[in-house]
Amino acid sequence: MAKRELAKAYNPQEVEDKWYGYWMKNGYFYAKVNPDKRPYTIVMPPPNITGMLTLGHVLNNTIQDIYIRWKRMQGYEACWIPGTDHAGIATQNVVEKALAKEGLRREDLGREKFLERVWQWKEEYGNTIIKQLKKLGVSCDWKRERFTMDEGLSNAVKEVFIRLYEKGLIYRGKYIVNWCPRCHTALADDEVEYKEQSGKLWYIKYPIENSNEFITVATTRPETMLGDTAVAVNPKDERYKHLIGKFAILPLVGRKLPIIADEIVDIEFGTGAVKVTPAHDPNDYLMAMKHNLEFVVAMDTHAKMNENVPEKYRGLDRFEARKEVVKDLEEQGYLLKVEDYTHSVGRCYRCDTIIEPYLSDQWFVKMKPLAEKALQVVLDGKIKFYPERWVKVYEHWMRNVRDWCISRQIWWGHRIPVYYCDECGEIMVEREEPKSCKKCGSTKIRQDEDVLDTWFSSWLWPFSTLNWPEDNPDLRYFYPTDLLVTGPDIIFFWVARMIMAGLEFMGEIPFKEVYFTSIIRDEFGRKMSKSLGNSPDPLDVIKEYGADALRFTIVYLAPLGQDILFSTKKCEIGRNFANKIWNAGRFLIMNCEGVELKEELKFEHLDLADKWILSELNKTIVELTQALETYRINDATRIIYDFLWHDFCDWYLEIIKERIYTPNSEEEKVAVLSRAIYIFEEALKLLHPFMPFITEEIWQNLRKRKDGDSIMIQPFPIADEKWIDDEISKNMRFIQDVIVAIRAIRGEMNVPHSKQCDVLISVADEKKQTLINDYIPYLKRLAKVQNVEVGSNLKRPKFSASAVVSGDEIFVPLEGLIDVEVEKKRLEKEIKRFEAMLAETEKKLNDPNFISRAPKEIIDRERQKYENFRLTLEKLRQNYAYLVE
RNA sequence: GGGCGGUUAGCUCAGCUGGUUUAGAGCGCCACCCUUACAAGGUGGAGGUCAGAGGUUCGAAUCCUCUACCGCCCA
Repeated sequence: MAKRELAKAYNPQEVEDKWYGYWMKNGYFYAKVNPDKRPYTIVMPPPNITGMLTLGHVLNNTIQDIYIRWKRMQGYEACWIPGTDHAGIATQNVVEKALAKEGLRREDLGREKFLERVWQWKEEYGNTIIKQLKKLGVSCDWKRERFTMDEGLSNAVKEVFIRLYEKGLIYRGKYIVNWCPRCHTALADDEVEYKEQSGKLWYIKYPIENSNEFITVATTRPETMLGDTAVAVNPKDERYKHLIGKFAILPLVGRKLPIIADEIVDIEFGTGAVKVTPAHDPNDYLMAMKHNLEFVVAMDTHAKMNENVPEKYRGLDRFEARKEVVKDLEEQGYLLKVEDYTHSVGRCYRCDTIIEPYLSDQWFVKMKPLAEKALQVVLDGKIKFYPERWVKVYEHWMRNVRDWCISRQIWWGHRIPVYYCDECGEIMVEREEPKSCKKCGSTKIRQDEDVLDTWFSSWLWPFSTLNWPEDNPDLRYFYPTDLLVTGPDIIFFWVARMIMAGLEFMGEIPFKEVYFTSIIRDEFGRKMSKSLGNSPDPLDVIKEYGADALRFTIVYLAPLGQDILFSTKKCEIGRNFANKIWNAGRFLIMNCEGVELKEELKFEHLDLADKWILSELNKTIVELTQALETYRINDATRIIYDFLWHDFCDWYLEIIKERIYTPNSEEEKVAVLSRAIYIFEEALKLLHPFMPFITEEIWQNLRKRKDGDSIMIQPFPIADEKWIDDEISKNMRFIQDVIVAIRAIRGEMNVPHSKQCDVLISVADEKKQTLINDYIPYLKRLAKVQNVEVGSNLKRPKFSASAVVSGDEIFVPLEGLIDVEVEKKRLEKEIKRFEAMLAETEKKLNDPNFISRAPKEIIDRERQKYENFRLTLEKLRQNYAYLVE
């Protein structure tokens, strides 16, 4: 057998691509309809084709991969459907920017040519993020990869539009929408981000018709006055009661404005009188509808003042117009005062431009009928949210849901399947483009220019990816999906709407559980952002630390529902852990050189450590599985981390070194190694969903594997509870405590590691004596002890340090090495500690309320504690007395 | 203004349904150690009145109320 050389430190670069290729080649990621297995499905939240991999994606996709790999190992038909989103506005922006470099605007190309350019761009760059994701090790079924603009998905979108239209749930109307003057399109309510901003509050005097009186209004947007069509006051406001029904004259314009009364007006705000601009403010719009006011659209689609305002302002941008208007008002004596004012301003979530509420023709989906059912399934627990508190947020939104504006005035997206007849004005909503008007037969037909909101395709994702609307076996088998992992920021954009769509079109929920991921911030708690330059590139992190290290670290840092404070340096947690298990593997492999490992393990002749590690392993399996089932993923990482590092490496491997280096027989050595490797393999399987690459690499090296075999298709360990044994744990604990006590003495007395020492252990209980006697080799190896004497009432040798472990005494003779002052201090500290604890328990036991009301076991436990502390203290004091002599 | 989180060691966080926890871990810090898996490591140590105040309880980091500060969402 050739000697296997293993690097001293784990080198992820060398192994990651190799195993990813191997898994792909063997088709382990693919899922198919399999009646013998239960399906487990996840649809990936499709990243934008313009996107680059961020830490948010890393977290999100790592979690999905953990669940998919775990379920796959548990024997489910695990199907993870990946894909990308065409991201209408974002993508169009990117391509327009590229065009601008050539000095072109999209209008120069025309719609068709422009779309060609977008597709070209998509072919070239659209898959960047998918390639990047593969570096993470995600086990998606790549044969099922979808794109929201694919033919199939486009058909789904069209079908849904038509069905909703026919059901009367889609309508067209002139409404105030959020308009982005830069993207030149309407946005949905939730695509607007509100940010606090310091601004001004201008107080403007409007003269009352046929009077010397003025009514003063306060506004944050003086330029919109050019579109005012009324002044409103609260009917209860005594100051203005006499003016209701009269008219004000709009300064600079001269328009007559009715003074109306409406409860919506806040008496406290400004002067209590407000200007009403129905075409440029959503509240004013509502008021205008109620009071039958005139609408004056004062701006064009670029937010420049239009022909409906006095000539001198026409063509000015809204902010330039503001300056001019304010200047003119001041000059003409209409400006009463200006105050500083902080208010929240809506901005485009794509380009951060300030939104202009704008009156225009748009398509809407009626949400109420869809929302009711979608709320119910969450309230009933048919869909579970983790963390649960998002249910409330969801409920609040669903109860106050407003109609969804789905039309966008851009080119890249699903074109609205609506056709207009120019002759007779007939509106046709059709699956195929009609050749002639259904009503009058005219061929003068044109399709609606607008495209649909990108979310109008994403909300179908859980079934459109399974080739809905075609009824097919995949859809029947894999739908509904099991888990959705996403950020809480798109709970309304996406999660809520998917639930509506699932119920509406499939008649069934789209997923059973939703995991809302943490938000990743930098180490100072700031959001990751491009402008701050504080978001590390995950690919750089992978290069530096390895994909496994990044995956492990990020979920280790991600408690359910808490933000993550991330910094690249924290990946040392994962890297060091990877290196640790790498070396554990290396240790076992090196010692297996020339050893024929046993395939069949006989669990016989087990010593304490063997039984203990089996007990811990099985506890770990139980706890890890529970943690994953309840989505406590960071708990899961801690559980496997602690088992591997502390139980397995720190204790178990150290203990079995004795039997490996100086075995009583070759047979013993083989048995010990076989067992250790078995346990290690089980632990690797538990770890595999979190760290797929390194676990595969080690697993493949631990013993000879069949061609094409892989850890990722091994059955996930199932706990065998018969191994979980409290008695064993207790005994092992005692041995560990003794070892730690000896080490502590050595440490504090600065006994070098190379120097052996002797130990006397004075134990009253005979069983415990036997226990120690049986495991003296543990002490020798782990505490660097030469001779051990065990007995009852052993005399304390001169010049020795001492410790008390659960009432039993340990003496370490240190002639010439002991520093009496140090030892005194050490014991003093111990004495103080135990005095405090003794006092605490004593107080409890002397409390008649405690004795009469606390459960019996608790009282017994307290009594035991008291005895233990008392005994320990007595011995500590004795030993201290020796030192003082 | 309404709703929801958070506050535990210098830093980042565990601590699930009150009593086996004598409040833990990792990083950082101090000391010793290149002990034939691992210095990306080992061993030991220092460091906390669990944000503050009240309450429930025999017993509170844990449950309730209020306050302060930090953060998120909605209006």
